[in-house]
Amino acid sequence: MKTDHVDIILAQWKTQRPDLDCSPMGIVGRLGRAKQLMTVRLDDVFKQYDLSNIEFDILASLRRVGEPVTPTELYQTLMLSSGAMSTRVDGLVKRGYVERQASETDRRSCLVTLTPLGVSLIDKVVEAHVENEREMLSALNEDEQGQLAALLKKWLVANE
Amino acid sequence: MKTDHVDIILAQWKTQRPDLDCSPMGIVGRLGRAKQLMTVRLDDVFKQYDLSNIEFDILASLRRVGEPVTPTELYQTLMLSSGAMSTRVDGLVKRGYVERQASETDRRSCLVTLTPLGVSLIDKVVEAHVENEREMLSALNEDEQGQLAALLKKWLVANE
DNA sequence: TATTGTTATACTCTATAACTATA
DNA sequence: TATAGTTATAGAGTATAACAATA
Repeated sequence: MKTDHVDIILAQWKTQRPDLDCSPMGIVGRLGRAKQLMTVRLDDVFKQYDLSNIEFDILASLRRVGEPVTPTELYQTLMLSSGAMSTRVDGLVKRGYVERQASETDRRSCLVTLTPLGVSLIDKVVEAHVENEREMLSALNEDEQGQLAALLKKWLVANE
Repeated sequence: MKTDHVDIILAQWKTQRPDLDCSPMGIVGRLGRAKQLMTVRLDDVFKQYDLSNIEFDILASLRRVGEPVTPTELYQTLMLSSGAMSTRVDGLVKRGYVERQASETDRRSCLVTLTPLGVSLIDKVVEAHVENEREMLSALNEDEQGQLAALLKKWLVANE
């Protein structure tokens, strides 16, 4: 079996700290490195549509939920501060992808809604995004992809 | 089997875009989410020693390589700009963890070396770090951890 | 009094490029 | 001319907290 970058790191630790069992790095390190490499390639698609990762997440959240969402719900779901979310939404409003609708029941609140332009954009981007992910995973066959998803899910169920 | 957050996202897409096969999200999404949650917990340990993630990476690189390293090697390995690396090294020098030694063969260059204080710090931090990772993974048994490492490695060998 | 969302402020981190010294 | 490393600048992104309006 070929070696990857984490193999080298583990071997280096073995020479300098043979007393230390670094096997957890074999998982956490690889997970971090895989994520890092995937992020670069995911960003390629987002950039083609002039979106940041977070802007994509906001538009995708609105699209898949299928109905308007309050800023509070958005920033809690996406683990961002309220101030940061305001700024992000501003940018999307400026480009015509979302609008703020006044809430009818709570006059402090508003609902962020996708415009028709926003819907058509995110529909295109999501398709390109999923296709990008599919190609990205092609080094693993269907069985392996299923195993990987199952293992990650088991960890998430216990930790999220 | 219980559901995780990504299950919900996949179900939402199914209702809004039933034409779209989002199964790649089941892997890429979970990988990103697992990494995000792990990062938070890894940072807990780094913060206890007043280190950022990158500062830890610099000190750990120096320690496991076992010999001084040039700034150029460091910023290329850690995928940072040269300017950013200078700033980071400055911070570590200021705290007495590393020193810059003039190169004997190339007077433009220098070698970043761990001080005794730096060695004793990173030795402590790495131990806490690995232990942290070990606890973090305890939801998976030994077999499952091995499978996960092998799947990620297979992907990395093909993609890094 | 508490909450919703925005705004203003300041901070961290970064890349870029200009720059010095040396190869 | 090219390279190693530092420094200065500017930009992106963020959290925090003050704020106004409403519950």
